[in-house]
Amino acid sequence: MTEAHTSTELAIEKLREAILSGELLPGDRLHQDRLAEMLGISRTPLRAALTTLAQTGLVSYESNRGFYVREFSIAEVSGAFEVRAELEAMACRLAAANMTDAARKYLADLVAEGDRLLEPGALLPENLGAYRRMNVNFHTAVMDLSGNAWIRTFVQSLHNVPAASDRVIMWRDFRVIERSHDDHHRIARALAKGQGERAAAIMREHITFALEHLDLQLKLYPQDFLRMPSPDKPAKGRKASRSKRSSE
Amino acid sequence: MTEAHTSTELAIEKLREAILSGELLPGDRLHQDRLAEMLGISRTPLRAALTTLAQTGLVSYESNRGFYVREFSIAEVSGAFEVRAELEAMACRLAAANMTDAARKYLADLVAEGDRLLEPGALLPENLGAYRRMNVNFHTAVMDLSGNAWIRTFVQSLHNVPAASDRVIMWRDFRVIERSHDDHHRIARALAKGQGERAAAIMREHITFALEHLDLQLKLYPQDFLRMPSPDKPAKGRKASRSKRSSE
DNA sequence: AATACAATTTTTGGATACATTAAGCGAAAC
DNA sequence: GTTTCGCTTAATGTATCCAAAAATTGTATT
Repeated sequence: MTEAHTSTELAIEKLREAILSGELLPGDRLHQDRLAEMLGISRTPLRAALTTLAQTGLVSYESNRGFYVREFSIAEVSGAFEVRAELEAMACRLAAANMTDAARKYLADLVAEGDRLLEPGALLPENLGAYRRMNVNFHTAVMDLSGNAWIRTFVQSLHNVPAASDRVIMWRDFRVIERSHDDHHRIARALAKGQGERAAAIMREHITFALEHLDLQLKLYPQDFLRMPSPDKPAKGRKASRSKRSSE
Repeated sequence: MTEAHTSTELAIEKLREAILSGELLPGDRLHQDRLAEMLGISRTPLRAALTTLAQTGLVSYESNRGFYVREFSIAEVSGAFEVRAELEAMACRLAAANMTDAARKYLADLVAEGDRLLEPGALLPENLGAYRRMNVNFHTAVMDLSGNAWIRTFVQSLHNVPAASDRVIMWRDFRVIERSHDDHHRIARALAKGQGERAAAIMREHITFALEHLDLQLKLYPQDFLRMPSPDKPAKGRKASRSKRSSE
């Protein structure tokens, strides 16, 4: 699938991973010469990658001044959830009118997969990746079923907001996970029966609560969010991030 | 205002204009050497511009195959309106809670400006630009008042869908314009009074109707809108791309 | 001492030259 | 006659070099 083997695409992947995993911190200056050397490529593909990421929203750019890892305010993070809630609720409303037997089965299978992963009475570490994938697939499926490709496009780009990313499922409370998965059950059933508004309402709350919960977690365990652990690649030793200008 | 000093930004502007104005047709191959020469720049900034536009959604790209002017299906165009309706309705709901006296005055001024432009009993050609700007400013203002920056970001990118662009106000029927502007009146008043849901409902219909009307216009005067992709549609496979026009 | 200004250094933006990839074409094999 | 392989060619991807802009430093003037 991912036969992305142009230097530019490689750089995009590497940089995205570095940013979402917290290896590069918000506000960090992205020095072209140094970054290019680090990645072992020249500045041309690097600049192409940065340009792409800038449009994606992961990095910011000012002409003649360079690229920075984008910083997101609390308002932007919660705004991302707000919009996600609205768009995915919309997806539910539309999807309800497009349900086929195949669609019903696909959603049911995903939900059943979730049941299986939660059966132990806890979300075991070795199941976390699978659960996360299931979750992503479920939400993606609903959006695809909506028949409106823009929804998925925009929600996708909201996932580039670090704390709003799909990869963040740091639910410590199993009851929260159970409830969340129960939402999936209900959404799938509502859609199967063509109850679009009902599915939309559940979905909206499903995502709105995720923000509320993130907010709580942020207050309880702030340190966990400064650097997100990457599932496959642990963050490498970061070079000294020298002090930002604190004056002014 | 648009002091586009860097070549890349200039190229972005030029290309965007060329695409949205229909000078470049959907499906057209964007040949780097030729385009660079046409624009009087080298391939480096051109590629940067194309990369940006590709992320923006105006052009499509396949590695090692090049850039094309993106083609939008009817479904994507109407999907764009659907999402716009939802997002701008959402903006109304949020904005209603953020109204200040300054905001009320700003919206009122825009509406009054519209009144002035429509007073002649017709939208005179020399007023079309001003009316379009007023319209853009009104919608933008509501989105900004929502306090959620993502809304504006996404709606902005929906305006890159050629037929869904702000620039398309080809309303031939003055009554349609009057009604549309009356919607603006009501939205402004509703927001001023904090009636978020009401404003949202009007806004949703305001945009939904725009799609319906576009649809109608499309059937009546198809040639005015999309100078649709030429007879030979290069779907994947390389075809004789003899679509080059006049100047050589 | 502080500020304004000029020269130097650093960094980004752009042009050109080179490498790589893939589409187009033709000859040879079956 | 058809297919397959390899060569040709044209276009894309990358590296390097040069120019322009910004940041920085140092100096001189008030």
